[in-house]
Amino acid sequence: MKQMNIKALARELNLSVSTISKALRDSYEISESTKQRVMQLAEKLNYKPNPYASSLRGKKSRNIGVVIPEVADSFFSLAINGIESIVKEKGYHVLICLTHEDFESEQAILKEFQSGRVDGVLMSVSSETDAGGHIHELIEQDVPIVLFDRVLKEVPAARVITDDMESGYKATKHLIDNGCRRVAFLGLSKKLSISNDRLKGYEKAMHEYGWRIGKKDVVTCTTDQQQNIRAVKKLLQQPNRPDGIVASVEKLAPVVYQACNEESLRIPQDVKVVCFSNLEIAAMLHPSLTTITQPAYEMGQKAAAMLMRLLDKKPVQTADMEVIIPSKLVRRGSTSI
Amino acid sequence: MKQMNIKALARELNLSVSTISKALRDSYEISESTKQRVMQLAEKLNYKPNPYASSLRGKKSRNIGVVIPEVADSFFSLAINGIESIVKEKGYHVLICLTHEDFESEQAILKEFQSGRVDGVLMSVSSETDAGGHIHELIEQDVPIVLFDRVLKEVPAARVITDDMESGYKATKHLIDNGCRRVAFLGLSKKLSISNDRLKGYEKAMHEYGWRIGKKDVVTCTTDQQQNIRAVKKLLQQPNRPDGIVASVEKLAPVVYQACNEESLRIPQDVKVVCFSNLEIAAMLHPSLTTITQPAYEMGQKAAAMLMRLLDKKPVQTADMEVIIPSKLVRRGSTSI
DNA sequence: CTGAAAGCGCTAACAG
DNA sequence: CTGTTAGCGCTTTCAG
Repeated sequence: MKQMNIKALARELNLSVSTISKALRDSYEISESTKQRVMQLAEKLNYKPNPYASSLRGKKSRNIGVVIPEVADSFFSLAINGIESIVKEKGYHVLICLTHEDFESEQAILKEFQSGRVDGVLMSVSSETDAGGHIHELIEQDVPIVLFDRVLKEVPAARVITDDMESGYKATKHLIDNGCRRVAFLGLSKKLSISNDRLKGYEKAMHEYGWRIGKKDVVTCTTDQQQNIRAVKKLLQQPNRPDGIVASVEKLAPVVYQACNEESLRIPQDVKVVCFSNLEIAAMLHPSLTTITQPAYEMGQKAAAMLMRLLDKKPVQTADMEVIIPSKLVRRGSTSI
Repeated sequence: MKQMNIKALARELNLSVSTISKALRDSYEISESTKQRVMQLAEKLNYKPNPYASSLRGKKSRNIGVVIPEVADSFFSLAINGIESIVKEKGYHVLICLTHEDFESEQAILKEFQSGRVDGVLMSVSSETDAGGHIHELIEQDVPIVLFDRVLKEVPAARVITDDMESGYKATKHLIDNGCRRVAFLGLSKKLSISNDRLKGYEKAMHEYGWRIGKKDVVTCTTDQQQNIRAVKKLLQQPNRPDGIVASVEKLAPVVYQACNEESLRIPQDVKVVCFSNLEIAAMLHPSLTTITQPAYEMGQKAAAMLMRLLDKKPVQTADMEVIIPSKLVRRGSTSI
């Protein structure tokens, strides 16, 4: 069955295509009676406007691109829900593109987006991203972009982040307050804003309390989970091993638990752990996991709302270019005996 | 900066638009030398073909729609990864649409997809879906669709599923083999294929071993987690309460743990638990959770591959219309003392 | 090997 | 209030 189109409707009703078009868009130029007739026939014949024709004509696609490293991660999946809740209202569709933490892929995706395929972009950069040329290029093509969570400091794009430094500080302080004296930090990449900021908070807390940070106590993890387990085990095999761990991304929770297990170290008796995570199930871990829980859904919503505003060409105050939504420390079993 | 287009390239090189078009698509009609010139200039001027113009002209969008109830669920997020790994190769984009387990939304989305916005659809139906009219309509508009995981039995569409009945049977048998005599089953909806099939397997195992199923031992859960916790608590408050639970979807894992906790019942001593889940972190639960783990990634891949074949108009054998990939029982602490 | 021209379905200026 | 017409950017005959 062929797609019904405006021309066919016009023929059927002995009207011109423009009349149909206007009637469908509820234009004031068209009489109520014809609007009725048109709407009814459209309904009856199951007419669906071709979005590509509209896009071509109107230079807007009603698609927004969401570029993230990964979906199988509770932060990102919750953020997607937040994004979707906002853009759906405005009649936009969500095109999800995964970088798998690969900078080349990220560049390729943004390049593709220069084609006009999307009207705007929401992005959380990959752990390999340390330059913003591709973002600049996109902006130059007048495709608005809002970064969220993982941002690039030097790119002057709108952004929604959480208080990463403060959270790293809170996590570390919480461990120290609970008796830890040698706390280790697990980051994801030296290039990553969130990793670095959380690290800064960690360093601040350690210094503030006068604890020194061992050379090997800041571990940079990779995307290879087995390798990460080995790295954490090695960390814990040191003669004067850490008695506290701040894991800066969700992926590392199983890694730390596994490593402690294999090293026969008990959580929290031997090692206390705080992990950045949004997993609902963190409370049911063995032991339950103390987390820094990010406002994932809200961040997605806020970022999407900012993008919608940009798309409406409403002037956005410079002051509104950066939004910070705080994370929460949720105390659980992994940090208290 | 304005979008570069074919016309501009043509003007620049003193060629016609059709020559440019052909050169860009590497047509045999064009000389090597002009191809070179065209390619080079296109590269230099950062030319990106407008996908909507191509779509309008060629009647294909290179988008595929993925319709699922939820992203914040490890099964679906892994399936998305699988889907993406396949369609990306073929130059397709993934448009993700969330139904939030709502049938009306699902219908609206498929309706929208009749517009030609996508070339094909991959879908896992909502828990409220019990009729396939919307799917039929889509097929009638020549939009191929492949269902995965949650399918509708009576719809004659291609499908990729796991061995749900067998898995329900395995899970239940495992509990019985570990000493349970009164096993309860938590389903998600009476309308849902996977829930029903898993339930059938459960019933089969119970009957096979001669255990009767109490009236209240099959619980239908909802999307409201608090309500689910209350329901499970009620289940466990019965005088002759179940000593085993099969939870048929991942969402229910925290519910069961929470309910047992609030009822002061120990897992696995008082109640043994098997849950359908793909969470990596299941192994670190307290206690570690025995799961039926579905081949989520593979199912996504297979479903996408089937859709690609449908889009290529390659004849698909009726025998290939249904693919079943088995799930695995992973024994852990929640079912053994 | 290259070009002219038609048209995909829709919108919007302009005319009546 | 309704119709005519000219594109949006691209592909594809069909002619040279």
